[in-house]
Amino acid sequence: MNPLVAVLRRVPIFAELNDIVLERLSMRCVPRTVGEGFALFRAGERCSGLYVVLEGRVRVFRTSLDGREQTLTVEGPGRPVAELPLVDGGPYPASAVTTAPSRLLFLPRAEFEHAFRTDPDVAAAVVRALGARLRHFVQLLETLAFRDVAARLAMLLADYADREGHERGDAVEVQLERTQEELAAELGTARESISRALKQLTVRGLILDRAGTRFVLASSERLRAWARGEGT
Amino acid sequence: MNPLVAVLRRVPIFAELNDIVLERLSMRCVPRTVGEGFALFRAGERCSGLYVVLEGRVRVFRTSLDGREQTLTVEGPGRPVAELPLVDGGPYPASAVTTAPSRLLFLPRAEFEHAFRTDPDVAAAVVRALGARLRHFVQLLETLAFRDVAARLAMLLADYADREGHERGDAVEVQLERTQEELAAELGTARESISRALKQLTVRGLILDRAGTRFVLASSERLRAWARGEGT
DNA sequence: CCGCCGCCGTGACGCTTGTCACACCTGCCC
DNA sequence: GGGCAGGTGTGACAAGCGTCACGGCGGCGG
Repeated sequence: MNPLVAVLRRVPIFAELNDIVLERLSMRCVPRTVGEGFALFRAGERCSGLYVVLEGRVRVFRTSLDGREQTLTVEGPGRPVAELPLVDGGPYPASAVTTAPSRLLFLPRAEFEHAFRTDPDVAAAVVRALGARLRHFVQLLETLAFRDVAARLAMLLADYADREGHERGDAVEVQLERTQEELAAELGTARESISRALKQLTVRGLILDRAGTRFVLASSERLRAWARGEGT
Repeated sequence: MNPLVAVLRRVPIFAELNDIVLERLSMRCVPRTVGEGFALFRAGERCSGLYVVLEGRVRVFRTSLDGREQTLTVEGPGRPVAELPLVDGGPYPASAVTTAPSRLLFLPRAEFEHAFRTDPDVAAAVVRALGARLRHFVQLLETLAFRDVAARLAMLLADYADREGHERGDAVEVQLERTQEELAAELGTARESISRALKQLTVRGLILDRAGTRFVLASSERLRAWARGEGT
């Protein structure tokens, strides 16, 4: 059996497919290892297939004319990237760049469409993925519209703590391997604002300690509660 | 034949269904006539079915704790409202209120799911609708992140001109039946900012004339170009 | 005719944030 | 040791915008 089958099965969007379909898909997949800063695609390009992140990290973002960026989502292992243009045939609505050395799987468009049309499980999985993305965007919209930079940063840290943090009593330790510059890009703000927001969170007791890229955070619940309450 | 069948057929999401399915759906639909300001649902509630706007207007929005609002979308005749919670079973991510006297169709959830599972055309239509909504949200995110109020207003007016405007030479006349207060809610800003932005657009020659709720606008292309260029 | 009310215009003010400028620190390479 | 670069802290400033306050205007009911 193709070793990629086992890999594919751990990708949520393909998890429930049967072996025959998976075997066929895996034979058409193109694995790809790329460094940091590799551009998968740019907004406006025609979409040629689906990417799945096996390892590493991909940032999906929009760019304004004057060069500012707004991150839409950051995808990690097991997550598909840009399934939207696949289902509606339009161009990529955003750009995607790796922010860490990554292993990717590329599934050509025709192959994806075949699976989508013939297997109702694939269709259902795609609908679920689109639904999850929509909810994420609603969340993001609310955040952009209502919260200041410090609150947005708190939410980002909370997410990070949940995904990659290690418990330390009632605190959480995280290796946040990003510069303030990258955090700023992720929140659609400026590097200096991140620096000030970090100080604010430290004063508020939500960041307990910080040394280089290692953070000791209050619990993600406290971070999120503060971000929602916006000021206590 | 149920007269609702003809109505349903003009709704994009149901357009391609065959008569038998439509007939069945139409028998389960509950038509509903409501006034302005009627709340279809609130964010967080469990979803009991799909609304389709036949006539009037529905505003879908998020509310922050301190009472500010951010509109996600405004739906008019033929458009479904909140298909997202139907497909993933979660609660409504936002609230919806009519902003004009409206006729609605309500399709109970069980009925929708039956159609979704049995008819691949319905599934495809739902995927298309979700995809369109995602693109709309990406657009909205970019607008919120990058553009100031005047530019956002110009885009809103451009949309409006395209949908309901009447050509007047190379200008467009629109009956914009909304108060500045409503425009502000729609853009997630304050009433006063709308007033100032309208003046700015008038000075810039993008609003040629304005009397009460009647607007004479430059072409929607010019409006959009200015909004993108952000300043010329 | 008068007062009320909903809507609009506008000035003043403060807060948040992007931008610029600059100092500091650390690791690294010559 | 002495630059040098990349990452970081911080002050000053201006722009955008939310908020408050107030005045004007038009319709409508007494």
